[in-house]
Amino acid sequence: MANAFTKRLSGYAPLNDVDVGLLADACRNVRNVPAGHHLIMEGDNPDPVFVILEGWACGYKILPDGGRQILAFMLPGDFCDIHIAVLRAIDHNIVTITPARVATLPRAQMEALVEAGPEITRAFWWSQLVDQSVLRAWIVSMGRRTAQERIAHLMCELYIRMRNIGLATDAQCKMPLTQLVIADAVGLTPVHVNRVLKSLRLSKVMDLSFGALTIIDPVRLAEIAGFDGNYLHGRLEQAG
Amino acid sequence: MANAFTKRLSGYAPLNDVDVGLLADACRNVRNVPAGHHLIMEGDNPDPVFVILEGWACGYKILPDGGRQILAFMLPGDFCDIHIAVLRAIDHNIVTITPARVATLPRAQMEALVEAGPEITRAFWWSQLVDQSVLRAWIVSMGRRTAQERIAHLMCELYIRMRNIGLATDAQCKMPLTQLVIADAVGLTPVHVNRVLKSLRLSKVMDLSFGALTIIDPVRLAEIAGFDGNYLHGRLEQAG
DNA sequence: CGCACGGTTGAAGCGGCTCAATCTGGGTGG
DNA sequence: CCACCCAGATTGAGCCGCTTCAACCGTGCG
Repeated sequence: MANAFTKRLSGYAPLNDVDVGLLADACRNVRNVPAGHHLIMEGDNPDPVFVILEGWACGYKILPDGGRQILAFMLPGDFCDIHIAVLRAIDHNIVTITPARVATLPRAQMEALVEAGPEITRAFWWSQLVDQSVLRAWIVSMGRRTAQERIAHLMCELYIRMRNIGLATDAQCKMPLTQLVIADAVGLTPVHVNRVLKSLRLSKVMDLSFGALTIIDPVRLAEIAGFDGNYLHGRLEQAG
Repeated sequence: MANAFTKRLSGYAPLNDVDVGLLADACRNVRNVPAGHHLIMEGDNPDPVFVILEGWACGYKILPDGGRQILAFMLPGDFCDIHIAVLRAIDHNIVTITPARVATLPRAQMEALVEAGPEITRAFWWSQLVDQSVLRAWIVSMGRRTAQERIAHLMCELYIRMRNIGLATDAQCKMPLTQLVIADAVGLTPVHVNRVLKSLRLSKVMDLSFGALTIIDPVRLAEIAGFDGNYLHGRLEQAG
């Protein structure tokens, strides 16, 4: 009965079996989509809310000059866009990064869930707030951290999030991001991302290659990143 | 009965007189605080939620190296920290920028409000989502915009927000920010903020001085900033 | 085979930073 | 009333991190 979605939400509020059942049932409507498939485009008429069950996605915005800024990565269990269930406007795009299984919950069903139980509402609310903490952490990174620190911080965030949903081993996890995608996320050039990744590899801190992240020296990585995982409810040293 | 708080929330959901009464009543407990007063410090034991009734505040985070990154500006009617009403942890500081009148709502009262009416809950939720849109816009700025574009965008945002709460005239509003504060918000050096402000002044786009913003050429300003006010529910051209 | 995409590397340029000095206005003590 | 001080604004000179431009490589795939 449990899927990535109910698992993640269970971490946010004490859901009983009925709640979990309702949530799992809401995810009944599943679609398989390939990598690079747009779930939401700016200007679309928003209706259903998407939940990632398997795979990765990201939200991004295109600037007038053609540049792209990634705003968030969505991992299994994540809502793509609760906000459009309330706000009507869509102000950014969402695209899959890998092939993915996504559940579509019609707006009506979302409202039914909210009515159904206070714990579910609380879990939604909480999930939203964690997302917001992530956004804040990104702002700190982009505003005040060097290229190396930014990338290290992003890797810490993603590793911990993967670990929190049981998709990371001791010091490794999948990380299906091209250097271009990373560049668009941290506000750098792909070229420079390449150089930074190389330097982190050579200094035996971490290694990102072949679609996987290996953390070689977690302590040093966290130091470089200035990473404090409290906002994600997880620390780097507690790995495993 | 209406104050900045109820006014802002009324824009987000159709509140009836009872709702407005409840909200106004919740703001009964008011404190006057001087500029530079910390409402919340990292590590505090969170209890009450703060609402700004008059004046400006900002949330920020201090980095290991002593640098400061401002995460949000709070204007009259804004919640400082709904998130801590749900999450227990405090991961950043909140300080007043000007002398301010702030209402303190004990956590219990917040919960009572949420129970009291679906429209109030909806307004809170909505308010939260608008805040989130602002965070996303900041990320775009810090990641992909030049110094001039960033500052122009911040000024657009703050002007529209001021206008939305009736605190801006045709092309002017109070803007009680030192260049240091702006620098900490947009991720630049105070020195460089100074140069950019000068260039914007000389090119007759906008003028920020003596604690006030004057928009001289709104169209050009919006162009430079790449500003699309939809996320704030207001455009620059509709001023007045 | 050839193409496309992602990764890698080098060289040169520039936007924003650092360091440092000067200026201004408002507040304060004598 | 004046001397002083201090925070914020302003300006200049030199430097550096990151960008830009441009190549080249490896690999998967039609």
